Amino acid sequence: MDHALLGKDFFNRPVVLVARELLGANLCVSKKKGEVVKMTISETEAYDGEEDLACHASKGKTPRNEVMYGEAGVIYLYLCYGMHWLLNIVCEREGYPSAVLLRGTLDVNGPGRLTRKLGIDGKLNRKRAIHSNGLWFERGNVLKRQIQSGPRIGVNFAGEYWAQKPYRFWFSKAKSGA
DNA sequence: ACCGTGATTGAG
DNA sequence: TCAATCACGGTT
Repeated sequence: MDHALLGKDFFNRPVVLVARELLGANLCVSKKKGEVVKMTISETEAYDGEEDLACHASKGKTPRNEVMYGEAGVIYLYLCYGMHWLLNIVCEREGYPSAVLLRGTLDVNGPGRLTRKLGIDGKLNRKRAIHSNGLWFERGNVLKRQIQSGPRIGVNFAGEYWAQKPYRFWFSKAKSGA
């Protein structure tokens, strides 16, 4: 039993809440020789159902986005612009398509760079985020940081309302003084 | 600012 | 069949 593991119960909640609460959690990846890399999540985005015009599910279920309709805590990986694997984690109840995009950690900025650095590609798509699959999430230390939110990146195609929704979350600087 | 790069998608 | 699109990143 791994008490620190973030499991289905954590992800089976409103996706915007999960996106915010993932800040400070650890993205854990098994490497060769049993080595484990743990990175503190610092930037996320929520994609919230078919009504969200920036969400891949905005036009209904397709072969690619079907995983978003499934069980919370499952990995959704897709190739963006022919080059970059983007890592998402499925949230909410089955049948409701949603996911959190991992955009950065304290060490790595950018969703494409993150997967590149960790050696993640489409092989983990549709797998559960658990230790035996080589990628999982653990509760992190509570950090003295402020969380900020704002519009998501690269979704201007979604129309003003959804493009402006403050569904992106990130750490600001550590609180100074006092 | 522009472009590489290729899966995905919806239209024809 | 096919062309537009695209949750990015690197370079000009």
